[in-house]
Amino acid sequence: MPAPARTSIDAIVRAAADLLEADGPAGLSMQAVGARVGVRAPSLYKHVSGRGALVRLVAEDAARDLGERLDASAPFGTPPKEALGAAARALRSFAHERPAAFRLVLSPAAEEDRLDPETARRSSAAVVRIAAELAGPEHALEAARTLTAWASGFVAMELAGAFRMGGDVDAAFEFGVERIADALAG
Amino acid sequence: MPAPARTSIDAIVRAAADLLEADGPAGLSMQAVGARVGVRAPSLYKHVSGRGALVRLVAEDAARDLGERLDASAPFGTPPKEALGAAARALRSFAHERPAAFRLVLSPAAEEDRLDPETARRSSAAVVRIAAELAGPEHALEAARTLTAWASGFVAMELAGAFRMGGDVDAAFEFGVERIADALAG
DNA sequence: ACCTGAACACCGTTCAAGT
DNA sequence: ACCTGAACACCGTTCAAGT
Repeated sequence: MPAPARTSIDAIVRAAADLLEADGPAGLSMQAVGARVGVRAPSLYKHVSGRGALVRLVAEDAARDLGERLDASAPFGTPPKEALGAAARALRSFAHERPAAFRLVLSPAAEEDRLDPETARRSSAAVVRIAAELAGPEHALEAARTLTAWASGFVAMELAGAFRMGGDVDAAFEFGVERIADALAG
Repeated sequence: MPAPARTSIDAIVRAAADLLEADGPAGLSMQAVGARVGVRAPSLYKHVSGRGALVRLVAEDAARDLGERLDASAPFGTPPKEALGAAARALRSFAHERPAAFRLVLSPAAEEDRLDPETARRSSAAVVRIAAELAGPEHALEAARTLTAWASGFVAMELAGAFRMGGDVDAAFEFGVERIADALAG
C-alpha cells in the first residue's frame, strides 16, 4: 500500500533553518526538525540522507538568498562606488537578519561542508561585476576578493562581539566602505 | 588518602588543541582528551568544568599565541605601512599553521563562547598601534577594524576554499595589503 | 511508499564507591 | 584528593515491522 508523504524536503529545510536561527547549531537536531514537520526523526531519512546533508541544504538555500539580495542591491547602471556601498550594506543586513545562516555561509568551513563551486560563484556574481567596474576587468578578481573579505570579516567580527572597545560601529562600517572603494578604484 | 593529580589543566588544554587541529570540533570529545592525557573522561571534571569551558580555554590560548605573533611581527620603529603588511602576513601564517584554532578565535561566535574582552584587547593591541600610526590617532579604531576585518575575512575565505575561481591567492593577498595600507593612510 | 518503535553506538555529565 | 565504573539523558542512524 503506497502511503503519501506527510512532509516534504522544502518543509524540512525550512524547519531546519528556523531551528538553526532560534536555537543555534545544537538546536538543529533531527528530533527537533521531525517534531516541527510532524514526523519522527527516522522518517526524515526518507527525504534527506542525514544531518550533515540537511545542514548543507540550509547553507545552499541561504547562499541563494544572499546572492539574490546582492543582485537586487544595485541595479545595472548604478555608479560602481555607490553599487559597492549598496552591496556591502546588503551583506550586512543579511547577516543581521539571519546571523546563524550568515555564519553557515561565510564561516571558514572544513573541507567536507563547503558549498559547491557553482552555488558559491552565483552568490558572488554581483560583487565580481561591481569590482570589475571599479578596478578594471584585469583586477576584477583581486578587487572582489578584497571587498568580500573586508565586508564579511567586518560583519563576522560584529556578530562575534569583537567591537566592544566602544566607538560607532555603523560609522566604522561606512568609513571602511569609503576607504575600500577608493582603494579599489585606485 | 590524598592522591596526586595524574594530569594537569595544561596537558588537558594542549591535548584538546591537538585533537581540534587533527580531527576537528567533533574530534574534541571528553573521552578522546582523557585518552590522550591518561585518565577517563569523568576525571577531567576535576580540572575543567565541562567541554564548553575546555573549548574556551583552547580559544584563549590560541588568542594569546596570535597576539604574541602580531606583537613580534613588527618591532617598534618599523615604518607603519611595512608593519601593516608584516602583521597581516603573521595573521595569515597563524591561520595556515593552526586553521582550527584560527576558526575558533576569529569565527563569528555565539554570545556564550566569546573571548573575554581583555584577552581580545591584548591580542589586537599591536594592530591598533599600527593603525594609529597609519591613519592618525583619531581614526585608529576604525582603521584597525578595517584592517582586521579585511585580513581575517580574506584568510577565512581562503580556509573555506572560497578562492576557487583561479588566480594567484598570494598575489591577491599582497594586492589587498597594498590597497588597504594606502586607503588607511589616505 | 512512507512512517514507526526499538535498538545500537556514540556523546556529555553526575555520582557513589574505591584508593 | 583524585580517579573510576555505572548510570542517565541525550544524540544520529539503522532496520524490521506496520499501514
